[in-house]
Amino acid sequence: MANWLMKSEPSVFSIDDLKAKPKQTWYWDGVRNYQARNYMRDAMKKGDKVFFYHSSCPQPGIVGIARVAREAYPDHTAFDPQDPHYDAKSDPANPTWIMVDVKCVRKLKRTIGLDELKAEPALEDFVLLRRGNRLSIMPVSEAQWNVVLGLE
DNA sequence: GCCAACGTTGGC
DNA sequence: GCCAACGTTGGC
Repeated sequence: MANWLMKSEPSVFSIDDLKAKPKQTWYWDGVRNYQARNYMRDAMKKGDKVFFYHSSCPQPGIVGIARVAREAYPDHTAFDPQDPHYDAKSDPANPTWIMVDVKCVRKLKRTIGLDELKAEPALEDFVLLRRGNRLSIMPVSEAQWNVVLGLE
């Protein structure tokens, strides 16, 4: 069983948006980066734990916990010319882009801010904090997972 | 709005 | 295959 962190801009899709969906479950669409896709396609398993991270907002940080509710399947938004993530090169018969479903487990009692994560020595090797990191989906070790929950 | 970092594109 | 130009991410 693996742990993950998934970034989302709350103005587009927030932890509260996820909670408001039926069964607090929704699909994670719009990933258009190969490394992030490969994590979803090759390594993410149903039941894996996920930190929900808010980016590009007043307080960037980890805001909640979710679980993978369905493993990788085609991202239909890639075939929709009206969708901001439309990709004309993705062939419906052999989709380039995939998504998973995530289910909200709970919101954290408070946002664990990026500044706080950076200040924690035990998170030195956290992929999120790596210089220049732009991945929207990344692995989190069990130790790192527990350190974050400890901060909460 | 700025800008560092990095991925992608496309000419050669 | 190289690499400059360009686009995107995301913190500040």
